[in-house]
Order: sequence, then C-alpha cells, then structure tokens
Amino acid sequence: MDRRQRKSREAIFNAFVRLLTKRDFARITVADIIEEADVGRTTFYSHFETKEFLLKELCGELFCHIFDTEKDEHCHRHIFRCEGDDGVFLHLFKHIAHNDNNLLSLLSSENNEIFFGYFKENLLTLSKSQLDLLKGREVEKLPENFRINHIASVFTEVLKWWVDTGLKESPETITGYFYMAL
Amino acid sequence: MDRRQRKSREAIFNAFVRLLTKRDFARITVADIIEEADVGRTTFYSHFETKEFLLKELCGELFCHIFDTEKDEHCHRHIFRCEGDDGVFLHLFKHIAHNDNNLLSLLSSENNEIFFGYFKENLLTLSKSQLDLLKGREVEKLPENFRINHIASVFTEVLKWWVDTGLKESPETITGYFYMAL
DNA sequence: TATGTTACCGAACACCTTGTATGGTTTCAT
DNA sequence: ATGAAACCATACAAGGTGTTCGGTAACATA
Repeated sequence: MDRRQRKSREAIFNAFVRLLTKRDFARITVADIIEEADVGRTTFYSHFETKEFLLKELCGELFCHIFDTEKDEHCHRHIFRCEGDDGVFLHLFKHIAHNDNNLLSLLSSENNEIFFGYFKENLLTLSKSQLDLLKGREVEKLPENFRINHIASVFTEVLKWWVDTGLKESPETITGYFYMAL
Repeated sequence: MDRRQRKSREAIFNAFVRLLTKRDFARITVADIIEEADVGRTTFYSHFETKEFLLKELCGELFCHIFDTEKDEHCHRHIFRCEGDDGVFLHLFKHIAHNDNNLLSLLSSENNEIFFGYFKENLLTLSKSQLDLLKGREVEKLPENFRINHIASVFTEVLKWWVDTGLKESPETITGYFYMAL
C-alpha cells in the first residue's frame, strides 16, 4: 500500500480512537474526524464510505490483533500461541490491563457497549475451545451453543465489572474471580 | 393531564415502538415518528426535547411496568408481589414470553442492545434481594457488588440467548437453565 | 352559552451534517 | 522526466434538526 495511503489511514484511525474515548459515537461528525486527523474531506471518503464503516473496520483491525480470527500474516495468532504458560484468559486480562491497542480506553469510554459487543462476538470462537472448563458442573448437560455462549458471557461481564470498578484487582485475581463465577 | 396531551403522547410512544422494532434507532428521524404517529412537528417537540429523550422516557415507562423501581401508584410492584407462587425469575421469563409491553419485540429488534442494557440496569436492585442463590457456591467469598452484578449478568445473558435462539424452550425450562448457569 | 386557556396544526426558518463533484497540487514509481 | 495516484480546498444539493409564527380546535370554568 502507498505510503500516503497508509499515513492517511493511520491518521484517521488514530483520530477516531481519540474521539471515541471522549465522545459518544453518535455525536462524532465526519468534520470532527478529519479535523482531528488533519486530512481533507475527500480523503476521508476515499478511504471509508461512512463513519459507520470506519467503526467496523476499526473493530476488525482491533480484534484481529487481540484474537486470531483471521489466519493471514497480519494477525500473529497471539492468543493461541501463548497458551502454554499463562492460560488464555489470564493472558487476555493482562493484554487489556496494559491498554494494548487502546482497547482499555475504548472499553472505558461512553462507547463501551459497542466494543464489548464486538469483544464477546470474537470471544465465542475461543470459548468453543475452552468447553472443558465446565466439566463436572451441572451446566454440562445443557446445549453446546448455550455453554459456549455462557463462557463468553461470563468472561465479558466479569471484564466489564473489572473495568467499571477501575481495575482494582490484579489480572491474576480477576482471572480467579472469572473461574469462580463460571 | 389533558386528554389531548395524553393522546398525543400515547400516539408518539406507540409509533416510536413500532419504528424501533423495524429500524435502527440512529436511522429513525423525527419526521418518521411524527408521520407514523400522525401528529404535528411542533407537538412532538412540545412533548420531548429530542428523540434521545423520547427513548429515555420510553425505557423509564417500560421498565417501571416490569420492575418496581418507582414506588408510586403507577407502578404496581408486580414482581415483588408475585414472589410467592412462581419465583421472581420464572415470572420475568413468562412476562417476556408473552411480549408484555412489547418488550419481547424490542429485545428481538436491531435495537436490542439498548434495551438489554436498560434491562440489566433495572435487574440489579432485584438481584440484591436474591443473593441467597449463590449460597454454598465458591463465589460467595467474592465482593457483594460482584455477586449482585453476576446474578444480573447471567440472567440477562441467558435471556439474550433465549431470545436470539427463538424462545424454543418453555419459561420453566429456561429458568432451570438460568439456575444451572448461575 | 360565553370566555380564556391550552394544545394542536402547517408552514417557514436558519442551521448543521452528509456524501459527491470539481479542479488544482504534491508525491510516488519508473 | 513523466504519468498515475493520492492529496487538498472549495462548493454543492439533499436531508435532518430544533424553533418560531399565526391560526384553529378542544378544553375547563363561569
């Protein structure tokens, strides 16, 4: 990709994230974005059809770096590779606590519902590989898609609670909370 | 309240709910609402500052009828009164399955996130009175606000799953799922 | 029945936001 | 050096927002 294109795209993404941490998505105009990104109006529309598409692409890039839904080289298959030492969920909590990819900022913002929604969606594939966590529990008899959904739900909601209450617990402690709540 | 006022207000609310079940909130204009409600533009703005406020008031009325957050005579304290026979949660599932107050329609619509958000919020006070459900479980040691949040979360997420998969289970069965998932 | 008040309506408005089109400039690759 | 591609500012039409205005219908009260 052309360097100019990359720079514009990056500038727009960064400006957009900065605005999303400050203001509700519905109250962000294209004029705001291009001013913050310091690019022309035409440039914006040559990259993105609308700001809704921009949001979608942002979430795509964001969660591609956290999870490994895409199998191409941009995505480092981080989560699945690092499974050995830490456990997947602790690893996720650590990532978030470090504010990697500004995810924490976005999950703490007025727009958190949008990003928690995407988060849970991406978590579903991961949950499928973690069904063993419910071994021996009563829920084991319930339908598989219910159990997958349950794991993703509990994780997302514990994470939401953790963020809302200001990350008072360590990643290790909150992982413990998650397992107890499951 | 003046009969004319009541009629206009009702017409606007009903039109708004009808539109919310069809279209995303962001894509609903004031012009759409007043056309569907068959009232004048001025009338709309004499009742509600913006459509955002209309949404807020709608949710207020909606969940006032389902839960009993308000203690005045409009609200019948339904949930707490009927505690005897059924159990609160089964009662809630039944209410929703019957599409009382069009809540099911709204929870099934494109705008479900908005209403599930309000739903969980209102559920928190109820959850506080149901902390005994976690007796004997490992989570009991965790902070109270975590446990309250956990009960409300699991209920909301089970409900979401139930609605998303098309209410295939009976209210009794899904209540069982909820208790097992807790 | 007469009277004042209140809610309603349509039309018009100034303003803002959106998405596109135009013409000219800079940056890139070759 | 040259053509292509990305950039910029400006302008535009279309549509949405929230307000104002003058006139009409419904109400409550005497």
